[in-house]
Amino acid sequence: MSRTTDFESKITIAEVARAAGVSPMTVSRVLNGRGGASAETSERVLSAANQLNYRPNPFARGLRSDRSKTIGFLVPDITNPFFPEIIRGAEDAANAAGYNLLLSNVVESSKREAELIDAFLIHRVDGIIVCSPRLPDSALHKALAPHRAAVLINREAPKDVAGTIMTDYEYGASQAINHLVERGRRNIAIIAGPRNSYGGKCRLLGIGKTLAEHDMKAPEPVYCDPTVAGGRTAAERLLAAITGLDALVCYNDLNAVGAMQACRAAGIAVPHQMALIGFDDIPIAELMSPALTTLRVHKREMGEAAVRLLLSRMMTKNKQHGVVIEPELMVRETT
Amino acid sequence: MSRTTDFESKITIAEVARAAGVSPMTVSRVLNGRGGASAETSERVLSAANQLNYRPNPFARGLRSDRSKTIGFLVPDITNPFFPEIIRGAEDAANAAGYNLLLSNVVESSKREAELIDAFLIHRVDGIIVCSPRLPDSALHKALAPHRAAVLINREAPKDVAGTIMTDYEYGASQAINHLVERGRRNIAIIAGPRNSYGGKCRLLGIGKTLAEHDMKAPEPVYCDPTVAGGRTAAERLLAAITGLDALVCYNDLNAVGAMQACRAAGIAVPHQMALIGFDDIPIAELMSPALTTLRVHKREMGEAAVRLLLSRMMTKNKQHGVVIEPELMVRETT
DNA sequence: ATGAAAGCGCTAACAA
DNA sequence: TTGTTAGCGCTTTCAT
Repeated sequence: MSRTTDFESKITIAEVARAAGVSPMTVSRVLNGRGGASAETSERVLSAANQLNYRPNPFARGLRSDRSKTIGFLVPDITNPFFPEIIRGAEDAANAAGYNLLLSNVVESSKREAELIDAFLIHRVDGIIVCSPRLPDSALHKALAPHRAAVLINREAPKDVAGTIMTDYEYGASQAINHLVERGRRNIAIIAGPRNSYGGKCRLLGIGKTLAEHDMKAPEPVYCDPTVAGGRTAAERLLAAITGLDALVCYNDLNAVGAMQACRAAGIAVPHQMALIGFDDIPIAELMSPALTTLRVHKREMGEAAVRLLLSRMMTKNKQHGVVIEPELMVRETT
Repeated sequence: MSRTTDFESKITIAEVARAAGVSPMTVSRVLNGRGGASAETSERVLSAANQLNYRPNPFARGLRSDRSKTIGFLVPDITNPFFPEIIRGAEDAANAAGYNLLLSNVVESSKREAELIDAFLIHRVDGIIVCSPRLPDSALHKALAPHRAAVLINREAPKDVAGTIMTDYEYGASQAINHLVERGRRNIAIIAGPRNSYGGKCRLLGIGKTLAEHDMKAPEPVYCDPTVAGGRTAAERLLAAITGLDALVCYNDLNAVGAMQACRAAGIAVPHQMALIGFDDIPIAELMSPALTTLRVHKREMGEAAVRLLLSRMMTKNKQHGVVIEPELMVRETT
């Protein structure tokens, strides 16, 4: 193995300078494209740097610039198939701009969410993106404040606290209801996901309004975890409590999968006796059978948009606020 | 908002020292628990640091220690549900040890894989974990060499190049075959996944041996992408080419889902006319219907083990090599 | 038990 | 066009 690829050989700018027969400053200038170096010198420097396999030390650079070229990315749970696509989009956009993603999962509690946002500070991330935060407003704003820049995905915030990438849940929910009513469903119940979800509240708002437009009203929403198990339990409860139900609007696709299991267990045919509609369009929605009708959220695009917005907020004083992305109704077999 | 939580107030060790009425050196000693400071002094320092909300600057620290407290984690594609669980396990173990994960997806080509391993160098990660690498041995070893420590998941490597966390694919494949034969399947075909997958070769080995033990032989394996679409195409080809097929062993669950789609489209009943067996036990395996028989890989544990092994290799000269984890046959409805 | 000096690698500011 | 100086925040080394 060649010496130059060995880890031990930590080449510094001084050694490149010596090899090229110039001062460290000249090397720095050439390598950073600052100009002000003769073509001939530049070439010597470049080839020396190349030969020695020089890599600028990010600590030294960071110490001067206080920039880590790193973005903190916080998701509730990467195991939920909704998030990987967002991360992929974010990563692509970040890499394209020379940034890397530092990833954390919240998992347990909203208290942990605050801790993790705080922990990013220690790593001196240049900015953070938080996906579907559960923290109450005041705590969230306080946690965000020390960061140089922040973007929230699927949660509103004042313009000076964070940029926002929003799915238009209210519109999506309204589409869902209209679709079900068109299909002749009259007795619609709501599996509402976590009680403290901002997106959940938006959905409920859209559902309420649209139902009212059709002179219908919904029974009390049933709250639950945004998981398969949560959806199953919620559906079981609804099935037991309400007779004549013919449609279930679910907080997300995972909940819808759970609801489907509950229907199957109860001998209720989908979509014949019960229509099911989800939210997100995670991969399983298309693969299950019957395939799930759902509101597709453009996850990849949201991740990309989040990074772009963050970078723009990092660079300039005058802060762009946000982007709203419309969900798209994917009619499949459960309705 | 209190001044001390403001980003602009970058508290340095010098300011803590001033507040506590001691020298910066004493602060450093106290904060790092190096001892050699009177209890009374320690207390003054601690409370000053606390009051000012002091955070050590990781760049300055890194510049001296050349440690970033960061682990590079490379996966082929986070969108593949096999990987998020591994990442979760790794993250838990890393956080517990005060490390964070820098995440990258390879996606395109194995050339890109080398680039990304290299890119981690720029961020001065303390070590890297690479999941299911596709690079050929020599290129992989060369890319790994400059790193201080490396662990491979599901790929062998010499002890001094990288630690390894292996799934015993050969054993798993052998279990799959035995299970199918027990169930009376005689005409078994193989959907083999990507041609250059190390784990794929192991599976083929186990399949070949076990089939031989039963005096059976398999038709040529069909290679394909490790995706739903890949599995569907491969299954279509097999269904068209071979008559009397009664079982399909798939490289992974995604392939098995594709195979299931192909069977359904061809009007072949699973498991009645065709048994299906997958590998990995991703969430959809249990949720689909009929639920997929598969070999569960203990993903969370693998992620944790990878980080622990990496940390141990970072700390000590004498390098631990690896861990082998047995897959577990989950018999469900497709066999 | 505490402090002063030096230096990690890089670059902004100034000088030649 | 090129080089010199100084300093980012911290910790190691060597005093006191």
